Amino acid sequence: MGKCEQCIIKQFNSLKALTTDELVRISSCKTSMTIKKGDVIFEEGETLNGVYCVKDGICKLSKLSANGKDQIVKMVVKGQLLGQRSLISDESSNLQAVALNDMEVCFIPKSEIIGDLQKNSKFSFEVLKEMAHDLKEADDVIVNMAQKSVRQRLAEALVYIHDSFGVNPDGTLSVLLSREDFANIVGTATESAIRVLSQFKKEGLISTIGKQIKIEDLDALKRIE
Amino acid sequence: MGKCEQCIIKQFNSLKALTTDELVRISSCKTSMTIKKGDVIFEEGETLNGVYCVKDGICKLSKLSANGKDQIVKMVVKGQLLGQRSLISDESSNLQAVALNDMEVCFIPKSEIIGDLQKNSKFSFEVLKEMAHDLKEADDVIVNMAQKSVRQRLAEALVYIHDSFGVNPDGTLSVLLSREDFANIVGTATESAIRVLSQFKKEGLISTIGKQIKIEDLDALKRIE
DNA sequence: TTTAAAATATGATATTTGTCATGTTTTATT
DNA sequence: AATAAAACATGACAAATATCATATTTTAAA
Repeated sequence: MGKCEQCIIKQFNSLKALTTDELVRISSCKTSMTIKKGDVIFEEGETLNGVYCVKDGICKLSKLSANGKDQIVKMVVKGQLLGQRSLISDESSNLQAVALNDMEVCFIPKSEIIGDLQKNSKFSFEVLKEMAHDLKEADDVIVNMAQKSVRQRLAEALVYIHDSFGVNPDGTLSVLLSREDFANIVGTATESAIRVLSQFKKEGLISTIGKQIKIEDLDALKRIE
Repeated sequence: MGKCEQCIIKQFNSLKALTTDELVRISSCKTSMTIKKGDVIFEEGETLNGVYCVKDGICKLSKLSANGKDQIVKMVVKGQLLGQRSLISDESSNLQAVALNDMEVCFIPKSEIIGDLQKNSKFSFEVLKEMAHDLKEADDVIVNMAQKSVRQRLAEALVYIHDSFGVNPDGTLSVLLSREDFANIVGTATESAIRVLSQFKKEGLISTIGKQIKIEDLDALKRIE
């Protein structure tokens, strides 16, 4: 099993603020695990007793709405921490986490890391920074949801996924999402998402290989207003 | 000028975690100020160099969208801190703050309080808790925006304002908002907000005295799905 | 108080988006 | 390879919401 103090992944999240001693201690009680595509990592309403450090793969965080749709609120990728909020509050999770592809994660028990949050102010400040960033991003999403059309939101989602998660060697988006996932990110009906994507294809903004999507004209997508 | 260490307001926000010594120091460098209804406290894009502790009144935090509408993302009332994020990140504010009625606030310079955030872990943990709460609330707003109708969202907004900010002696909502404000909270056209409010009135869910709104059937509003 | 401006209200209509139906393609399984 | 299941696609129509026009009422200012 890998050692946290030597793990490169931590450079990308707030764990980088921990001392070597703290990392050694955490390393000894963490659990490495593999999660298969489609598996539920935790459910809405579940009490988390720790955080997941994502070593590989990507997952979606979503919330079930009254009408039965699953709104995707955020995506967590390689390098990031999943379930950070559980460290701070004892409330249960308001979101469900599902793996979008096969994942490698390390689970760190809350009991083991909560003390560091109290003692190591550099660490808690890093966590604060990430929360502040998430909050800013959430504000932007709210405004987009409220004020932009499905077409605009979908264009932005494509640009976001492209810029944040990158592309495969053949140029297709490295995060493979179903049309339903796109609909759930954008907050629209699956059929509407499909329709808009078809439209983008007709206009030459994207091309598709099966369900893989390749962005052909990033600037035009960014310009959609 | 009042002294922070004796001020009751701090009990309602993370400043309560500061020691008496810290409060005395902050007290000596804070600026008390009055803000008139409609005044801009800070602009979108402005760099904040401190936090405001709201002693009285209420303000709205909004973000201008591309189509010229001002989406209200959050409201900050008496007891809460305004501009907490400026303590954590050096980025400029992504939101504009405008007073909804006359306000009493104390401005605490970032330079004075940032050290406490590093040293006093109890304080930083309190800030973390508030951020975590805000983030959870933001997630809920995203889902509502994406999945609920204007009618549902407006009903929820009324309930939220009622429950969170209370009512006047005559039973009207203590926070006085224009129809345009309601539209900007809910993310709809002003005319649509007006129409739905008129409908609520017809159905006996609310009554109005001028622009004052009184909730007549809270349970029915909560039941709107 | 009178007047002007802003906010509220409502109708008519256009646009956007959702829903239902149905067909096609892709993917997974035997 | 054959089959079933899931995902994708598209048309037709309905519902929700936005926009434009225009009153009416309320508020602010002269």
